[in-house]
Amino acid sequence: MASIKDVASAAGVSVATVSRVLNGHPSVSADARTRVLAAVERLDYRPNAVARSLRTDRTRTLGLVISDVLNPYFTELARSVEEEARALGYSVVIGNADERPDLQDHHVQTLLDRRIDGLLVSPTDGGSPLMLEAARAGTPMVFVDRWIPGVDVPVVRSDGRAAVRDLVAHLHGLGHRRLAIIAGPAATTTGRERVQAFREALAAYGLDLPDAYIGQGDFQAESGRRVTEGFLDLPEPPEVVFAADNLMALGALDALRARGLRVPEDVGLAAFDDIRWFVHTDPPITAVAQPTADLGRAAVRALVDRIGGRPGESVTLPARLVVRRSCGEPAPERFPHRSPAQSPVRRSTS
Amino acid sequence: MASIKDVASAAGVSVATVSRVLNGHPSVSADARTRVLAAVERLDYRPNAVARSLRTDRTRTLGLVISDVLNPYFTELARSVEEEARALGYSVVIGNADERPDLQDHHVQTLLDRRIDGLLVSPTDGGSPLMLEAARAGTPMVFVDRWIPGVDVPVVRSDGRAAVRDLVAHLHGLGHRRLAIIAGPAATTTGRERVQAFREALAAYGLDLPDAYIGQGDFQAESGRRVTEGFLDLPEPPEVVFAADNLMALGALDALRARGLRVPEDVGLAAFDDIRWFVHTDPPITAVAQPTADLGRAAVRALVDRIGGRPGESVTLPARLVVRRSCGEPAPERFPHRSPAQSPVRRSTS
DNA sequence: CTGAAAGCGCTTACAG
DNA sequence: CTGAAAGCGCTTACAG
Repeated sequence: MASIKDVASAAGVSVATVSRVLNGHPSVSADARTRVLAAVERLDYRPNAVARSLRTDRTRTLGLVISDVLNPYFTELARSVEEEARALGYSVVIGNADERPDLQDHHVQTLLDRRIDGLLVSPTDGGSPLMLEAARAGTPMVFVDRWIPGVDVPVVRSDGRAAVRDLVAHLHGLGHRRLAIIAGPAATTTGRERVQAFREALAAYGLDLPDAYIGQGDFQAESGRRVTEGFLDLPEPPEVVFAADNLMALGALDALRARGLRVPEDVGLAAFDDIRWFVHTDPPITAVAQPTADLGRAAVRALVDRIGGRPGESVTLPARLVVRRSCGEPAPERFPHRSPAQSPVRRSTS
Repeated sequence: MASIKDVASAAGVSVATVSRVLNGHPSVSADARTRVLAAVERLDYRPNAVARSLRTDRTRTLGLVISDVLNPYFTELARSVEEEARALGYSVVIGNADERPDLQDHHVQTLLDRRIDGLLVSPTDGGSPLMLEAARAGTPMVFVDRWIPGVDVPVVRSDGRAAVRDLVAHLHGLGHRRLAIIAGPAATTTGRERVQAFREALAAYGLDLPDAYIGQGDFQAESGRRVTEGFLDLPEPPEVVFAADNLMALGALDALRARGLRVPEDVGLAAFDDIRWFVHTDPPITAVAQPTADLGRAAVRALVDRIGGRPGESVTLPARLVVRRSCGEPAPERFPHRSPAQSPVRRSTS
């Protein structure tokens, strides 16, 4: 692979001049510039980013450590992060913690070793010594979605309290009184906050959230299944189960289906985090939707600000309730625009 | 941040000795080793991976360029790739091409500039000059899922022909004769192969695949919606639509729902690629499942072989048909294990 | 077993 | 405008 030396000798200039034209430095003669560019072209030269990073102490790379790539919420977050970062001239390397603090630390360490310019993290836990130390040492950092209290780092997240209040109002209006929640890990802010928002909303209706109606999940599907089974085994099972993320809702659905129960006739279900498939599940699932892509973009902007020495703005965006059919909502008219007779396709008997 | 020099002076040895203990080089005295390790500990020293890479010409990083992170199939692939790579001592950095050749090239270029040790790619197209040149230049490379014919690179993929044959047999057995496909881009191998497999399977039953029943999609949801609408507008719409990936199946579902049609009563639907939500859609979707995680692992092993100068094995794993309810399959008994009277939860009227 | 030195491929003051 | 030189933080023959 051609190096800057090869280009220099091919163009008959010094490596300094090559470097200057490559970096758009103004003081280069037009003649030198053309010769260098021609040599670059001819040799198919590409600057070695590793060498450049060593010299400039900047990698133009952002690290993103998320709790679980398989969670569509985080996938979408990652996508918007990469998009915004690219627009600002950065690459992003993703570390998937799989909700495991040890894996999270592994990725943070690897990223730090590779000298990424800044770190975006959605912590799986309350903060390992490594992460705390990185923040203290001044690594440009911002938390997305989840955060660690007491650490002086901008936080970009969504506030689901109003949406959860709307959800509870909605459920109450439907006549439901026994409402349970599948919680996320207490070590995460979102794990705690969603329970608390739920509890406060219930209180506003004079409803209690007994311990038996708080199932401890870990944001993964299997825990949703397990917790739901526990609820169903209760002498007085809940009328509606609220899963604190979409994967636990999936697990809940698995459990319900395994027992041959119907949603919402036997048990209602709602989820935090909305995903495209919720429109087509049986039944369509009522959910709290976060402005995921906006969060990703805002997080990158905050991080790039920090990298540039600016303060970096914390952002909180509201989530909103999306009402569908999984909580016993009245059925919509099936054919709002045309009568069945006009149905465009008839099934032929072939 | 402490450098190797700091450690050396703190330990009273040369940087060479520090480097040796850090790299497990045998000829270091026990005494020097302990002093170095103590200094490393005390200074919280971590070797700069950028400098190390420049010197050793290895980054211990693999690039993975996938066509679409939002596609759960690729998300799962990416996860298994990262897992296997980590087990072998590599990091992976993911580039999401979003099914766009230009973005794909952007990522390949960035990855190459960063001197990744090897490249895993699922090409969005027939091969850009950049990718072809990289392969020719000897960059360790392997194709996963999709590949570029005529390029001498190992291919790790799954063969869906038998499963598609099973699918067609299944549909035929159910009495369906007018079968249509939402195809992927003709520039991709999977885009072409799935159509061809479908056509061959139909031929085995004396069935034709007319052009009107081949809709050109791009593996993204929106195209599935558009193509499905086209099918429905046909004088003789198909009885079953087979979507060549799960996102186009999602789009098809959107289109069907928007017209108020029922699946499978009005139109049947099947998909290539199985995802967890298909169990819970309305109706559960009959799909062709790939051994996704196995593919990811095999691809990493092949790539690491290439990096190590070994040949790197091409692998083809069979896909399999998962029959559910979206094609007019007879309904299963609802409560196979218990009678409705024993149903564990009754809905209280509160 | 150990250290001085070269060198990986760049960028950037410095001098001219 | 241009080049020689230093230096980023490592690793690794080479000599002892």
